[in-house]
Amino acid sequence: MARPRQFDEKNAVTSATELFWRRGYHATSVRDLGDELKLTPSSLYRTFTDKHTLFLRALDHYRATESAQARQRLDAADRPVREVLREWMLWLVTCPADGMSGRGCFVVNTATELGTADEKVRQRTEAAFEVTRQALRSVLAKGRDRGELSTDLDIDDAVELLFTTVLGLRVRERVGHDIEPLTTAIDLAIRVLGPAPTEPA
Amino acid sequence: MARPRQFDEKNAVTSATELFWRRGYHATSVRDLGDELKLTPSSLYRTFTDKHTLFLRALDHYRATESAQARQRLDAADRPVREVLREWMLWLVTCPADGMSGRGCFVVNTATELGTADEKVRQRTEAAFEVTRQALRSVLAKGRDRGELSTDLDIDDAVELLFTTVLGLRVRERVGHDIEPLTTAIDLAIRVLGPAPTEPA
DNA sequence: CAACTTGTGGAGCGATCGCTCCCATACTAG
DNA sequence: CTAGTATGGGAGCGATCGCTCCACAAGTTG
Repeated sequence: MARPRQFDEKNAVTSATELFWRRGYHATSVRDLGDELKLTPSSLYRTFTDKHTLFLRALDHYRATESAQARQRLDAADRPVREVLREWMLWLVTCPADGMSGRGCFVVNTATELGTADEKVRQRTEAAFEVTRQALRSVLAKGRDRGELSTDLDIDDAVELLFTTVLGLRVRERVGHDIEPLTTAIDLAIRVLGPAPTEPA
Repeated sequence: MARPRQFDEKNAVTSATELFWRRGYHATSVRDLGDELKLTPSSLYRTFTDKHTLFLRALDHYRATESAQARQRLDAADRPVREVLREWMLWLVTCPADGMSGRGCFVVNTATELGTADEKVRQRTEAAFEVTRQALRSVLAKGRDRGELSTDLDIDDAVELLFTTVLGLRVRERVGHDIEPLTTAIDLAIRVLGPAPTEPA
């Protein structure tokens, strides 16, 4: 009923996500958003309530697209754990750079900018982090079940290091560090998984 | 000559640093700074030129105090490398929490908030990062010279992982992660240094 | 002391902030 | 068609932004 929208809400959220991602929450003004999304203030506020709510929508959108894609890439691969992990981590610090380098991870940027002050934001960033840890956990478990990892390896411990490394990598991508040293860090991080057990068959 | 200042410039910079550290650049207003430093706008601008210049002063102050202290703690210790590294990394995610947890690292927060957009800021954050890498390098070199590390270990490679891990740890401290998982990550990161070479004497 | 120099306090500048309101517009329902 | 409803466009709200200006205060110098 009544007049239909002249804009696509999903496209708008996508644009908002890119803007917040690049500039952060405080440095992005409602007018910037209006220009980018091609929305007048009235439409923007009618649709998204306010800036903060739109930001939460952007965070959710990021998790549903970028984060979900990352999770998929990690889960789906049916190849040796070490290779999967290596390529996944390389992708994390490369793919965001489809001509779009230096953006880092929206979740990490948000988490450091807003800290723990904003509870709704905190819940979302923490949930995103937990998803990543869980994905790492299941990949390592798969590797162990396949006999690629020593049973001596404590998976939860390894997850903590890999996860922490990923956060560091995201920061380094954000500040424009070259891929080579990042690759070095990745290769070394994977080495903590220890050598592949020799087949006892 | 003429009327002397009623405030201490160093104290003012210290207060400004704490404010910028907690809230970030964009979320800290000049009025916030004025209230905290007990400076009227006129004194603030006469002394520090403008907000951006004061922010650079704050960054420099942080590097000269917090960062320098971190570097010292790493260099000074005359004990086994692994112990030194472990305690240093633990201190990094604990000490900032003298009742002041969740602040993370001012340099990391700044680097992710402002990215590479602000050249003067970028130079400073990058220089701070390089200092940390260099400190790690010299500690590892010392350990190798003492025979605590295998000569097979590529020190530059290890520096990349440890440095990346430190960035990740700083992010996790900022978002309020518990000390236990961080300790786990630290212990595992140190394990990439490999076992101590058995004395060939 | 007077003359000069520098710091302090505060009013207030223009610009921008997040946001609201109103009205013409453009659609659906009857 | 008319009546009803939600949108698009945009002026503009009060608040705050970074910052400036100026009269006055508090010192030093001769």
